[in-house]
Amino acid sequence: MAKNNSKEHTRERIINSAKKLFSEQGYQKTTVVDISKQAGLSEAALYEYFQGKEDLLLTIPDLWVSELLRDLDEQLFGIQGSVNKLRKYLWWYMRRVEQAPLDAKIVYLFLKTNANFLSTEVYSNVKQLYSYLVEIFEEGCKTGEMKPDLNPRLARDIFVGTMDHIITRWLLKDMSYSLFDNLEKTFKLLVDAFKANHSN
Amino acid sequence: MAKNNSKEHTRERIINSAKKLFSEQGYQKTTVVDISKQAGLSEAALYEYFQGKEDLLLTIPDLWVSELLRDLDEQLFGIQGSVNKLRKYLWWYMRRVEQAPLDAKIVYLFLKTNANFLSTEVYSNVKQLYSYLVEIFEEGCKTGEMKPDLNPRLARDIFVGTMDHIITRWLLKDMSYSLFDNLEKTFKLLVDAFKANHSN
DNA sequence: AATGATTTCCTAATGCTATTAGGTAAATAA
DNA sequence: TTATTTACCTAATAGCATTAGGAAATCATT
Repeated sequence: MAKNNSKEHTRERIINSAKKLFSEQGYQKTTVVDISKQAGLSEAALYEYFQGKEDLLLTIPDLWVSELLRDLDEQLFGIQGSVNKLRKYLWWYMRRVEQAPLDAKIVYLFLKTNANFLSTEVYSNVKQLYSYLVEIFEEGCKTGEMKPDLNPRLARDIFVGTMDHIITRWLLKDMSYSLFDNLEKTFKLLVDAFKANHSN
Repeated sequence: MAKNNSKEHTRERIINSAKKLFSEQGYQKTTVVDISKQAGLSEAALYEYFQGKEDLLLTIPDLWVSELLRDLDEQLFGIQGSVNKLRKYLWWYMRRVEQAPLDAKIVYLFLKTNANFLSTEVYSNVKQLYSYLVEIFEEGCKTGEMKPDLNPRLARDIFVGTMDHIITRWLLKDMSYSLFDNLEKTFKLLVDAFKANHSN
């Protein structure tokens, strides 16, 4: 058996097993035995690493979302103009979802139903992820690229709602097509809702 | 004990108990004993009326959504113009959610996580509910009220996504404010995405 | 290298919960 | 009255999350 990183390694093995099983069979139908078998452990050993099944469910997206949050700054760095930032945000987020569909499935399908969701670290990170959008819209108002009276929070609701809807359907349909189908067209429609109307 | 309607009455009592408990405590944390106690029955008796806990979960929104579908025709009857229809659709739906928050909570928070959701009656009814929107957008294109090249399905995604997002947040926040706050403003933004641009 | 402490893991309970078996007593039908 | 069905009950059964208690490996210190 490995020495130093053994503990970290086992923890990761458990997380990956749980991620796989949760997203394949759902949270309820996955048993702790399933997870520990998949990870090559006994059930009891798993409890050395996690408080229980629910803790495991909450830990998985926590890692993913906080990684997203760290990355976002980098991605938007140096992009000029609020519409360009908005486009980059959308494409970046969709790409990340496409790259980590198991994490996304857990966040989108299983987490919201959890009674403790609102008091989760994940929730506050997701909120932060979305608050970037509010900033982008505020900037757009100021620079005149977007409607001067645009309410940034309502704009965010529309943007996030549309993204979430597209992603949720994709996940429910077992990721059987590309998330990027029609994305450009949808983005253009959305921008029409936000952009300054130069005709009036 | 009552005679004729006794069976129907008991069934309703079970449904109402389950609805209340599911939406208060969540699906997982509600036990069959809880439900049957609340309904004034033994656990075993409940199984005379429903195949089990999951069947109960699926039955509740089935009733609600099929009622919605029946009502929708009536509500849109006689309304002139696609934007007016769209407005009526939004206000009608929000009102129905406000009036039946327990049903809405089950549909929005607990149903999607269920592995069988896609093969449910509810799912096909929800799809029908949304397909009305596609028709409205198609009409809008034809009459020139909306962009002639508007893709009705993408427009629907934006519209439904925004509605769902607003509703989901409202449910998660325990319905502590009005669903109609800022609804008019949001609607106006959305319409800007769909409407024909008379300046170009 | 030996001893003691700690880590990592195991087998075997425990207790909760969904579901079923099997039966009773009232209601209904003949 | 007697047979049948209905509506319900108590008491299993079985599956699963979690815990108890302990063994073996690893590490720290002398």
